[in-house]
Amino acid sequence: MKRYNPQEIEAKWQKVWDDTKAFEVDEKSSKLKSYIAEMFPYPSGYGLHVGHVRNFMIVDAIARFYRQLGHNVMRPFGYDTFGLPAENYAIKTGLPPQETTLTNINHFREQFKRMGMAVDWSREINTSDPEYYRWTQWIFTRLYEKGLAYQAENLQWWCPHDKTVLANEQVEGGKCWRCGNEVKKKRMKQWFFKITAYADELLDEIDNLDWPEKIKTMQRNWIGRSQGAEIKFVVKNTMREISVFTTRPDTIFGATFMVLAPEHPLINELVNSKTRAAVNNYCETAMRKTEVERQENREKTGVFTGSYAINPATGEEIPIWVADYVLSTYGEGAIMAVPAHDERDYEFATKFSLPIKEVVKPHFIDSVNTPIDGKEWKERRACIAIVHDPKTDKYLCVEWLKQPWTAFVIGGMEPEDDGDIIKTAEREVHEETGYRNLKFKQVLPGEVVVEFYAQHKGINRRALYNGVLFELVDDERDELSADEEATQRAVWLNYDQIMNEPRMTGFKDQILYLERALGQNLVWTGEGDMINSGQFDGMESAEASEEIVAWLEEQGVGKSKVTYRMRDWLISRQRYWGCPIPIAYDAAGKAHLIPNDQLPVLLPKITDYQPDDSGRSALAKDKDWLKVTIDGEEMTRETDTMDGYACSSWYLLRYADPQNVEEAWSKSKVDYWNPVDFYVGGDHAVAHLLYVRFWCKFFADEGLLSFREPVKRLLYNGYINAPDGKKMSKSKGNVIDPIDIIDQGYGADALRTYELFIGPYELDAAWDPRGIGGVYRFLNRAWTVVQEYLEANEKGGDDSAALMRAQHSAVKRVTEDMYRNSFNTAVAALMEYVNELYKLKLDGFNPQWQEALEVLVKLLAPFAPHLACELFEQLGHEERIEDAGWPEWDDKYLVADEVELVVQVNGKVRAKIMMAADELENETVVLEIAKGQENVQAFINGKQIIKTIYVKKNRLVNIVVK
RNA sequence: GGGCGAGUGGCGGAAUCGGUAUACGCGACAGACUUAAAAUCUGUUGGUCUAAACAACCUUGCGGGUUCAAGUCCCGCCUCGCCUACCA
Repeated sequence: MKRYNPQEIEAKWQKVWDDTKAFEVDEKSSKLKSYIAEMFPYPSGYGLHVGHVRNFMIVDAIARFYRQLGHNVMRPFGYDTFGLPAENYAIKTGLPPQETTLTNINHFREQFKRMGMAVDWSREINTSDPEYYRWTQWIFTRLYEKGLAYQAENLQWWCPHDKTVLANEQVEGGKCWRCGNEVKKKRMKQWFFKITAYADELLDEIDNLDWPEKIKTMQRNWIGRSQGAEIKFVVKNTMREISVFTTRPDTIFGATFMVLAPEHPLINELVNSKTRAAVNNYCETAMRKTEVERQENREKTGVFTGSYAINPATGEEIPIWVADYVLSTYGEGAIMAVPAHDERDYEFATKFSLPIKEVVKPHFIDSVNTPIDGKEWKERRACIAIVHDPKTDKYLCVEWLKQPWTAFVIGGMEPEDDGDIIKTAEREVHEETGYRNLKFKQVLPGEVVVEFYAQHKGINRRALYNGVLFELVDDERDELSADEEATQRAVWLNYDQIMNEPRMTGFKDQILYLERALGQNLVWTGEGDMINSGQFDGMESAEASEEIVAWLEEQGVGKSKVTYRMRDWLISRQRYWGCPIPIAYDAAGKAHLIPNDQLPVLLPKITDYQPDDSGRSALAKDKDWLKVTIDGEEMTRETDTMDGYACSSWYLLRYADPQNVEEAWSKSKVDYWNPVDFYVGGDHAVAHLLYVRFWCKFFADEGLLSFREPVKRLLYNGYINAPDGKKMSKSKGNVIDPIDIIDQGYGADALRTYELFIGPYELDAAWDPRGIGGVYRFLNRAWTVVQEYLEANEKGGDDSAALMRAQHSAVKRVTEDMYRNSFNTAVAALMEYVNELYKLKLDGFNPQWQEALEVLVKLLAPFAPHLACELFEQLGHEERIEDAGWPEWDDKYLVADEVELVVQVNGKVRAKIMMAADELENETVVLEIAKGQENVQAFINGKQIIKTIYVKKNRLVNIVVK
């Protein structure tokens, strides 16, 4: 028998695919189109490792599956080649990145082909190819003409190691995403793309994306829209105004000081001779700090400027401070500080003894806590209050109903008492014993007096309501006596006992109120009723928010405003190896676009790639290149290059029309192929995936596209880590090379199948060097079962229902799993199918086995395409398996003659009975048989059968007895 | 601090609608073949109890709840992971 030899058959079929251009497609097809792509890789000099390649495997399995289903599948590939590693390599070796990049691409392509990828190689893209980047530059000019590419001087993230600025998205925890060194702020004139112009659409459209929730949340957080107000504060004795942004305009009456970020431009004008030195000193120190240093020390610091502002709501003078807890980059770089309702302001106010003024009083929460008595009580909104006895400094827990103002004593417990606080309440309420008789009378708005009913009369206690302690009315006794019905289980607890009582853990909000009332925690950041706020007193804070903004607007000192956390996209890079920005400056320093007929602006070949601190890229050293003539005027070129993310923001469109020299893409081709049906990757959750969406919307506005979202479905795959669970990396030396695995004899098919079998695609997994052996064994068994069939020379026996069932069940399972991207269970189903074929024992040549094996091979093709092609050919087909279709199943073959009935008594399995399938139809008979079982009898004998449940579809009987 | 996930055998994991928990694979153990090893094939493999089997009981992070029935639904908690972080 011929042995399974992956090396041999893989080389054979890879050559066939290459020679016949097996996966090249065009848009002249009546089939349904599917466009399936991975996030294209950066072709590093190290090549691929098994961690990288998983998303290629996923894409390939999906692409081959849809191809077999009869779709017109485009599965392109490309390389994201601009970027630092190639340039750093050039600095080190002097080899031009243009050359090393091509070497790397060739290496990648080689590796890629050895994995048997079903790629349309006519669509290969390389972003550093001038034929590609001329269009990146052309897009820049379109953005520039629409005012969406602009220059601004600002403080920017600067990586002192890589000598370039970075976008916010590229600063990770205060460090450069490439080299890991701490970044600094540097004031520079830089190019931006105005992504914020699309902030609302980018945010709102997230809801409609068929993307993983995780990514959608990250994008929402990144965009970070806050609805609030911009309010102007006049600086006392000047005409100056300071604008602040706040999401809580309702708290303006509580604004007792202002704080400016150290970078705030007005600071110089606010200081006086006494404060100038200290303020300057503080600002300089703050601005020298790196992001990491600022994060490390959260202790509030700050200095008083010497100036005062007028609170537009109260007319009061409030001091203006400078502190680094206010960020220059968010909102207006200045805040109105409301220490009573903002924890940071509170901290600051406490530290510097600034006034704290409460303006929002929390009202009773109506969140439902623990249900007291099942459903009935769930409907009623209740919560826990804690009654404080000032004389003994102890507390009583009270269950509190919102309407009417009654409450139940539910608590109070001895520390030793293991009766549950909730249980107690349940029992008492349930039994209607009548001591739910704490009664609360509302005497003033928001205030309540608590009266005890008969049993409780005469107790002087105070109740906590609306976060305030109230006296109970009577004052006769200090202690509750044990024989008093209502309180026989109630014991006064002191504060610490309550806080440490594990059964109080559900009452977080109540504890918060308690803390507040006791002065332990004075900051209330939630909603509530307005106090100390003039005409707004008594209003709900949410309502007051709108009213106050309207009121401020009338006086021209405020307006409602939306602020985003997302900033514009900084795209200048002071590096050589990137797409040149198509701009030149005239003698006056004014920027001009390089005209379209002078594109592309080619990257010149240079010899000294070393960047420096000048803030200009190494391109500045090429004096000839710098000179350019536009409309007869001599100008100097921009030396910055574009962020690599610019190049990758439109490649998904270029794949549809990669050879076009007339335009970036032809609209008709893109309209045919795009948007992408499946986009697969495990990185770039915000940056790339946000930029792609941004540009798509811009192109749509320009009439270049007829859709506004570029990616229909995103699969975000997990990583494959090293066997020790750590990320694979060259520096850690734990890299596993896929080509090594292939060459060890396992072959590409085993590698592919294993990477999909290892676990759900969206979760991380650790590479198990033994795991691939199991998959290889499985493929080997598939091979063997076909060989045995081919070598059988006798005519076989009758049709076997078991074989039909195995076949149709495998088709159903694999197909359904493929549709829901559950690749690991699809492989498991295939393994079971092969195991069954083994067990069924081939009895010779017959058409049924032929079909069963052809089905196996077709199902196998997305995972192990070489093996599938080879076996398909061996089974006598000249037709290529990609075009041989996807098998279908018929449910009628899935029904077995004999089925297993499960009999439960009180939900526990007591017997399993084999019975004829048609017997299931008659419920009476089924129940009869079920009850007749010996082991079932043992559990129902002498007991009363309350009811029986028969679930036919699950072949299950449950007998309930008492 | 905030947000989002996850928690099931020795391990990776399965259970799609609430209906037989532990599919499939790895590992381990036993056997066949072999001079031997590898490869291959055939069994066994959650725990307690047991010499073994049957039966019983326990078991999906913990505590409650709903249900005839809960890994799955509800409430509360714990742990781990990822993201984010002085965003006003």
